[in-house]
Order: sequence, then structure tokens, then C-alpha cells
Amino acid sequence: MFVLDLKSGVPICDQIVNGFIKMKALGLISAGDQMPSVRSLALKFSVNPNTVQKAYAILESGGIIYSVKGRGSFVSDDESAHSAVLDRARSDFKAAVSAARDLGLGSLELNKIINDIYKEEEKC
Amino acid sequence: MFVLDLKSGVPICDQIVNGFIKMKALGLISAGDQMPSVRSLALKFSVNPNTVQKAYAILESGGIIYSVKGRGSFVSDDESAHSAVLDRARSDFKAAVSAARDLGLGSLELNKIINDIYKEEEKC
Amino acid sequence: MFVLDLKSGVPICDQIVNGFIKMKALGLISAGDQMPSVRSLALKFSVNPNTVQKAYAILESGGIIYSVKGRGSFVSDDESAHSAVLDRARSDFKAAVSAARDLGLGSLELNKIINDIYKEEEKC
Amino acid sequence: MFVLDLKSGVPICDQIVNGFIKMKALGLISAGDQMPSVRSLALKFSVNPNTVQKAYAILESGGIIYSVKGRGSFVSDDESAHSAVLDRARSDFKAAVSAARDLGLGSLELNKIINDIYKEEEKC
DNA sequence: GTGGTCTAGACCACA
DNA sequence: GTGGTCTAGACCACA
Repeated sequence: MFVLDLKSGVPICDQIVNGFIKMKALGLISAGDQMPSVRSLALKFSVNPNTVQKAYAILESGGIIYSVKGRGSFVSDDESAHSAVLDRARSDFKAAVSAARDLGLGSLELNKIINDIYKEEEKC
Repeated sequence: MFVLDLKSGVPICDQIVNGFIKMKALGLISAGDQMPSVRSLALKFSVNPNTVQKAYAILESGGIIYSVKGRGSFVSDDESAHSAVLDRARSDFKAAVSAARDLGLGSLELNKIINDIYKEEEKC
Repeated sequence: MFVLDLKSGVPICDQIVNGFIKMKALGLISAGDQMPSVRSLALKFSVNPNTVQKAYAILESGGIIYSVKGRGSFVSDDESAHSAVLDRARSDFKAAVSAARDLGLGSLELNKIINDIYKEEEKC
Repeated sequence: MFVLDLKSGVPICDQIVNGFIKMKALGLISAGDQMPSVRSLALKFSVNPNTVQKAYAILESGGIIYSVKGRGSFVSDDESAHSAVLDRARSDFKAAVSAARDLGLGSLELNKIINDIYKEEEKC
């Protein structure tokens, strides 16, 4: 399970959305798996249920999960929805690379920044 | 001159700041050049003059431009400003890498995207 | 037999009710036929027995089926039930028309859609 | 402007979403037009600003409108987004027609229901 | 002024 | 128990 960083400035809601997208990308959750209930996740993260609800609504509108009243929320088997998310992530990243290039940063330095950030992750 | 994208979600103020930084990086404006007046730029972009004013203040605090009372704002020749710009670019890029990582993109793929974009530049 | 679509957002209970009504309309079940037991259907559909029970109660209150203590539920031969089914169908259809109208679809287009679908039937 | 029916059972939020979609379909609002502010619409409809906010978020996620912090919300010029909404409406309506047909309703009766509902509108 | 996020808490339908 | 909607009200960034 992922962790929230309340001080990061990134909306809690988005952190939850991204957390589950990453979990699916990593294979930690798969199509058909039941999501934790809105209330239980809110308790676990010590946030308001409405915030979790909003995150789940975003995931559902993106086709990543679906909800059944009275039963719970489940990971969708719509792979195109998940790949659409990754496509957008790639395109956002490309824009960031172009912006960095335009300001004069070299490819070697960008590669180094990436490796530093990913190495940092390994430590955790 | 650069264009504003109101739909992008990026604050107008930031877009103006980044636009001038990029113009300087690309050599479209140089040390000593006079900046457009706050009023004229606000009219041109159809935005609130306060927003342009704020962007100029940020550029000035970063040493990119300087203002002379009664005459206007000018592009600075302060070389230390250049490194500040690069720092800002690096920090923006780091944020983009973290965002991509959070969505499950691997470092290898990011490195590949960078190399593709920089190779494309060589062709030009 | 019909299938349930958990992702559709339509309450499971309603889907079961509609499924049997449709089966009767299509002649797949007839007056006197025994209904599957609540438990067996719940197992088959992997839903809560209470949900099937509720669906059967709705079907019974509509005169579509009747239950005999200790023996099970059976398809009714009550003709008045048929008109109740049609009433329900009409009211569902009216809701669909209102929804389409609210989104700006015109009556001419709706009439055309109907005619297209019914012409398609003639071919079969 | 459209009106809300608080007794209808249809979520207020959806009524607002559909209201604007219909207004766009009818040409009452066009690409680039500024939407009423969240607060002013909440006041006008006597509903909570959060409810309007949610409706606007749904419209934005569907590409119907876009928001600019500090400036307001505007009708998008993404026509494909609007036609996607209409496409879904058509497909929902087709499903309703098929369901009605399967239960034995004739095309003449369905056409009559449509005309009755649309005539009712004319009176208003 | 504008939109965006979040908490707190109520109430509903559905299983 | 589950998710969904809504109100009330606070606080934030941005223009």
C-alpha cells in the first residue's frame, strides 16, 4: 500500500488516485480485485471519507475502477483505460523534457536527475 | 512571442514568467532589451494587469529583468540570474520525474523519452 | 438465462426482476414453470440471497410469480400481471425519453431511432 | 436558463450537468462563453456551492467546459466532447428502445409516448 | 472577486 | 455493511 504525504502540497485526493494507478501498474492490484471500502480507507489514512470518495469517483470516471452500490468498488478490467492514463503521463513527461531542453538543460543532466530520483526510491 | 494557454491549468502568471525565461534562453531577447510595458502586455494577452505585474515582480526578484522608475523594465545582464533559471528548470523537471514515477513509469522508459527528444533536435 | 452486469450501475435486484420479465415476454418461461430457488440463483449469480429474495418479492407483488410454502416459486398465469409489466415498461421508456430530451435530442431523431430498431427486427 | 426539480429524485448535480449540456445543444451557450460563477449559480438555485462545484467538475472532466483559477469557467470549444455526450445519450436511448421492444411494446406506441412528452414541453 | 480542496456530519438506496 | 449525494463552512491559490 502507498503512503500519503500531507505536507507535499499535492491534493490528498490526487495522491490516492495516483497511488492506485501505480499499484495497478506494479501489479499489486488486478482486474476484479475489490478496492478497500471508502470508509475503511478514510480511517486508515485519517482523512475525510469525502476525500476518498472523490478519489474513487475520479478513478471510476477514468474507467480504472467501477462501483456497485451496497457491494463495494472493484478494479476494472478495462485495460485501455489504464493505458490511457499512462499515455497521458508519458505526454506530460515529454512536455517537461521539451521545456527543460528549451531552457538549456542537457540530456545527460536530465538522465542523471532521473537516476538520482529512482535510486532514492530503492532505499525506501 | 509566446502564447498563453488558459485551458492548460497552469497559472497565467507562471506562463508569463516561463515565457520570458524561455525567450531569453532561446536568444529572442537579450540583456538590455526593453520589456513590453505591463499595460500593453496585459492588453495583448487580455489578462489582468495585476497578473502581468506579478509575473514581472517574479522575474525581477529572480534577476532576469530589472525596472527603472519612469522608464520601464529591461532584460538584465546578470549572469547569476542564468543559473537561477537553470535551478528552477531543474526543480520543475524533478517534479515531472516524480509525477511520472508515481504513475508507474520506469526510469528506463523516461531515459528513452529524453534521448528520443534530444536526438530529434540534432536533426533540426 | 440472462446475465447480470455489475458494472452497469443498475441495481442487481432490478436486473433480476427485469431479467425474468423479459424471459417471460420472450416465452423462455411460461405459466406454471418453477422458478429457480432463491439460494441456487444467489449461488449462480454470486450475489447476496437477500437480493434475490427481494427480486422475487417484487415479482410476486407484481403478480408475475407466486410462491408456495415448502415448494418454491412458480410463474403465474395471471393475465393482469402482463399489463402490469407493460405499464412498467412504458414508465421505464418514458424516463428514457425524458433523459434523452434533457440532453437535447429532438423528437424526430428519437422517432427515427425507434423505427430503425424495429425495422431491423423485421429482417430477422 | 434551466430549472431544477428538487423532488424529481434526479441528483441536483446531474440536473445541472444536463442543463448546461442541453443549453449548449440548443445554442443558448457557445464555445468561449463564460459560465456563471460557482457561487452565483449556487445562490440562484439555492443549493450548496459544493454541489455546483461538483457539476462543473463533471462538465470539465468531460471536456464540456474548462476552468481558470481566479477568472472563472468557460464553455470549451472541444466539439468532440459535446458530441461524445450526445453519442452516449443516443446509445442509452437505443438500449431503452430495445428493452421496450423485448417486453412487447410496439413502435407506434413508443412513437406516441415520445410525441406526448415533447408536446408537454411545448406548453411550458 | 474566481475556482479548488478538505473536514464534519447527515441521509439515502442498495446488499 | 456498501457507495452516493448533499449541506455547512473553512481555507487556499490565483486574478
